[in-house]
Amino acid sequence: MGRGKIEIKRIENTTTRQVTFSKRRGGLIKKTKELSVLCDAQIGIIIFSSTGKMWQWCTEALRMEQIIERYQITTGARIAERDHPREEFIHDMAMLRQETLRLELGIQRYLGEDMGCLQYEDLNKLEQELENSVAKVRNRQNELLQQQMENLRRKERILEEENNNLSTWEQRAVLEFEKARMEASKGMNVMDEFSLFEDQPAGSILQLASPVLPHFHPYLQLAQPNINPHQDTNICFKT
Amino acid sequence: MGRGKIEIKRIENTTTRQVTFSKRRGGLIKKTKELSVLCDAQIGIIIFSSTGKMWQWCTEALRMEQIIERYQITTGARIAERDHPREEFIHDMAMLRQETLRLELGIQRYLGEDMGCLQYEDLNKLEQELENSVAKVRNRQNELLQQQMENLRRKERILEEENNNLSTWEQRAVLEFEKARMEASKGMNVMDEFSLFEDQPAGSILQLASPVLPHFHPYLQLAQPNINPHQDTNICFKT
DNA sequence: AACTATTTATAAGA
DNA sequence: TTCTTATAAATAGTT
Repeated sequence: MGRGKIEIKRIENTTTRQVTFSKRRGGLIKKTKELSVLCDAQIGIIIFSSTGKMWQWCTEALRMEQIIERYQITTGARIAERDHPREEFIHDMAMLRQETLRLELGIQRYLGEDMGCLQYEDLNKLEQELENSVAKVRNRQNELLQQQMENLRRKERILEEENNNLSTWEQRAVLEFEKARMEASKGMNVMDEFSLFEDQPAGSILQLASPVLPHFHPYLQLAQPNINPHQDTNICFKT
Repeated sequence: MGRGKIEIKRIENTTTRQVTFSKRRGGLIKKTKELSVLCDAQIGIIIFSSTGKMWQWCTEALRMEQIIERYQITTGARIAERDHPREEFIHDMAMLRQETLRLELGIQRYLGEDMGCLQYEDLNKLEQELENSVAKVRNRQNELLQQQMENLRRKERILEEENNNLSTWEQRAVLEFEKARMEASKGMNVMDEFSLFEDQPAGSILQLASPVLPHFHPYLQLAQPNINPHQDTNICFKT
């Protein structure tokens, strides 16, 4: 249809081919629309030019995906999945299920269930394995107990040291206090006692001198910053 | 294009609509082919009639699936999967993997491995479980042993019975033999001895009279067809 | 892109 | 459905 009849074969002239593509593509899509409207048909058309550009059209109110889906349902065809083919999925799934079953049976065995199919020799082997495990668990229990004892000993030693330090300081404080009292008894003002503990606040001194000093006294934190030097290691006390 | 111009809107007359659908469908596919050939384009077209019938055409040497695949790649669209959506697959997979991991850890536990993260109480519980399992396994072992002993006792009893029967027969045979000898000593021909054991072959009689008769004698099979009456029950001897 | 001579598609009728 | 045919529509080649 045109100035001359043309043979239906690839147009060799690139320009002519491109022009014809443009014209006929428009005509084709127009005719597609017309058929869809006139006859109430659902149509999808996808066109790739030789340069890879895509055009598409499909019946209004429908997405191309729906047309394709319907096509799949009708033909039973399956569109290849790009990133992870369905078959691979199914295979992996089956393997995993098998593995899960195997593991479940293994656990059953270690729980002493479902032994009906085991021979006497199998039972002996299983018993051996279980005894082995029990031994390992007991070893670990011992390890833990030893560790705890070690920790307790450490703690004890630290507390002892703290006590010693504290005693020294206490003795020193008492000595200073006695000395101050002696000075005071020589006729000095009572308020001058405090000058002996230069940068310490008054209340602290009174507490320090009190007869019922607890071991974890606030001052300890000044004298011994690290109460528990192991708190950042992998040895930990059970809580 | 035709005898008269028509408006592009749904044709209400059913017959006319069907005829038009048939004609234009042919024309559309013809034009699709032409465009594909003339301009070296890849085209796929899918047509569903209002009655649900499907027609399709796509560029030679290509399957519709390839066109659709290319469409998906170009648009990034994903065609809904009918029977088992991809997301569900991925979810199931993750669940299975988790389960597998859980089971593997469980087995490790029962093998006394990787106990680093267990508390002392956990270890006690684990020990208890393992002891339990060992007990069950030992129970089963005992069961098997008892069954075996039971089987052996049964066998023994059967053999005893067989022996008794055999002895009775043996005694009878010996008696007959003595009787025959007595008759013979009264002056009868030696060959006539055999007439006493009417249908028995000669060799057998000599064997029967021999002093080192084995327990499993061929005659047993005649007298006692069932050596082991339990061979078809579910109690079986270990092999 | 527009023009237009021609081919092609097809509406209506058979 | 298919054939026919008058006519609408599409388009090849030209400008």
